[in-house]
Amino acid sequence: MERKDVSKSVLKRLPVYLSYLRSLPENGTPYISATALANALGMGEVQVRKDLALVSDGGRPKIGYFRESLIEDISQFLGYDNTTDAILVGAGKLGQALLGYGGFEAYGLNILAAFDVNPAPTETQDEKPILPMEELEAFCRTNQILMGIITVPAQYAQQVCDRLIACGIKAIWNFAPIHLDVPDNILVQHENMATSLAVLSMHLQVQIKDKK
Amino acid sequence: MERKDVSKSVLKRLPVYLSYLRSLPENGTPYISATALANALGMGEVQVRKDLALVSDGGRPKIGYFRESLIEDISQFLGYDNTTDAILVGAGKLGQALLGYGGFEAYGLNILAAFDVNPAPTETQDEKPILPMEELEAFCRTNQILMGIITVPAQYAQQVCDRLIACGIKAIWNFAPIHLDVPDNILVQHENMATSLAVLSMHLQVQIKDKK
DNA sequence: TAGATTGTTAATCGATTAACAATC
DNA sequence: TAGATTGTTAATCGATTAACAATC
Repeated sequence: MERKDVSKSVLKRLPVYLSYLRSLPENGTPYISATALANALGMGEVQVRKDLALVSDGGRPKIGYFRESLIEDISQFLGYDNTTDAILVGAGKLGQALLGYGGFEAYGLNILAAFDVNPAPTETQDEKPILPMEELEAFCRTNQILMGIITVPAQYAQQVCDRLIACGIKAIWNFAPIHLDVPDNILVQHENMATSLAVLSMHLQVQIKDKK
Repeated sequence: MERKDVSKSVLKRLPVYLSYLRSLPENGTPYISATALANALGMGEVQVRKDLALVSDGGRPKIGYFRESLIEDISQFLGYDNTTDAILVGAGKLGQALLGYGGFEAYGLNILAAFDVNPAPTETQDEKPILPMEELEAFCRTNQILMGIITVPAQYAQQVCDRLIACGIKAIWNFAPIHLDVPDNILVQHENMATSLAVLSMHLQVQIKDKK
């Protein structure tokens, strides 16, 4: 299938479809229609259909999409097929939570190691190592790391960010609650909890106001 | 200032302004213009100006906004002034990270306690308690909790969600990587890491392709 | 006064939705 | 064939950007 440019809005919906498709039972019906997908996720069916048409051409009238092919098409489109190696800086609770979470592999992300000013002695062999900050540069260069995850406190985030860029990293996943200044060719994806909180908080305000 | 309805896009940008404004040094200039804010955050200045105009009327030509008033106006608009009590279900690493993170108070969120099938014995008094699941209902009712945070594995998320709604919870912050079905009057804010990963992954794909 | 900045009104842009033809 | 579903083309909607008047 020919590769098309998609908008950010579409890009953000694709993983939602993907995770739902993956959650469907193996022994269920092998086909799924855009309509069924839309209903299950509470979305507009036209929107879903249009999104799917962008990444797959396996849709057949009256039948829908073959589930496995659709999963494969979306995965491939999102680049989840060739896994990305990443490193994480800041092995606090959040950092360790991300490091220990096994679910990222399904999304093509493989966190190789964490770095921290207080490295932990490697306990068992199958756990991912928490290395001292001094080894950051060498590790990134050796493993040609392109993605860095920042889970340090806000006040250290910018300097860690600068250091990652100096190591050749091109994409940064930022969990620190602070804006990072970066050159144009570097992408920062800010995991902005404050944003989510604002939406939730506003909903509750309206709820409470309505009650009065 | 009269309360206006704002779009979700605006709502998501407001906390970004707020956190930047808060990060400015106390002893710096007490005024800040929409232009300065836009430049610092790499955003369009017209957009910032329009957003600010929605939540504050303290802007003065040639001078800009008085920083402290602006912080107050945004905070008030977002409802951060009257703190929301929340509980968290699932005290794994991620759950504990959120529970232990002190930064949410600044956003009007106060996590009172966590619940887990394996509750921890309360160690020190100043730490937030991790209680057994059985106490969930009573706790929510007693404290009139309106917000719940879900950090359990995906396969338990829906049942936890249903239980929270039965407890009278109106807003759910979902960290489990799965879609939750809820009634219309309940808001689910899905902290979708997969979405962020998709954006990052796509950026890297383009980077790599450009190099070839 | 001149210049910087605000806030508003109009124009553009992009994304979503609706309508419909094509297909199995 | 009839009906369900796809995919495309056109219309609507909303958000962003541009232009400009108002103000200190």
